[in-house]
Amino acid sequence: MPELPEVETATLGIKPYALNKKIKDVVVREYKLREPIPKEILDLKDVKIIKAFRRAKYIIIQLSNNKDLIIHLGMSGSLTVQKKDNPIKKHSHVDIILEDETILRFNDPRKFGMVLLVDNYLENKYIQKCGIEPLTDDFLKDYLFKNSRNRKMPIKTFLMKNDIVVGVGNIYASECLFKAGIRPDREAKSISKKEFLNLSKIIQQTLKDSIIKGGTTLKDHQSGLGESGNFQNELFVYGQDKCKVCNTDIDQIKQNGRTSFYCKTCQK
DNA sequence: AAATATACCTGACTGC
DNA sequence: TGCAGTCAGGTATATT
Repeated sequence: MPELPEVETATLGIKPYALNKKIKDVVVREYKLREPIPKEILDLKDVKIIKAFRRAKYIIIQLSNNKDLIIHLGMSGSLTVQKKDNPIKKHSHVDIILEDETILRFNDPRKFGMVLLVDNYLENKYIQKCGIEPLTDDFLKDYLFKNSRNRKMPIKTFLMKNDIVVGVGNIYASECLFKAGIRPDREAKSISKKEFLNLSKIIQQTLKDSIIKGGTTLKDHQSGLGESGNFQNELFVYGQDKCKVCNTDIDQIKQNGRTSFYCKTCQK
């Protein structure tokens, strides 16, 4: 479930197990992901993990040899902490085995994810085209408003453009537009400054809330009990039949190849 | 330049 | 039980 909050919790989840540990071995079972895994990843023996953080939906792991691992979970990927003898499931493509035998395991059935090893993540082409982080103070200003003038694109498509703002996926785009009372098919340029300021606040708050709920996922990951978070219980429109506020039937439309959910009563 | 279609890949689910 | 079709939390690239 790699939404921004899941990527964030996955990152926070591996940190206590990974930081300041040396890599003992790396096992790659499948190289063919969105981009091939570079074979240099096999040469990380005795390299120490210095830092781990999130940028957009990318997990950045900085290493003592001055290289950075860039991991993207795609649609179906996960990065979890595993104990030494935990059985290898299908699609566990990469194991990073640490000095104490803890394993950072990358699993991705659909293979839309990525594991890259680069000199500097900031110079990576994917990172460079990333827009603003929605959890920053700057995002709460008039950023969306400014960048949406003259845009005829539907607001929901606009919110999902990673070169504008990162981390807002298909679920959060629908959910936040519902909370903001804005229909997903409105032209971006039709949204007022006031509406955008409110929408930005809602996006930030919703992502933060979900990260907190993802904390439960974190614990589950560590204890091996499961992988799903709690945020699905908080969804207002995504995958819903009836509006939780007014009980109107939820409408579904396709935008840019993705399903959008909205309530025609609550959203204008 | 902006909007849309397509491609990547596997698995779960639906309806016949 | 099986088969075909559809859909899925992402995003780069090609096409209009």
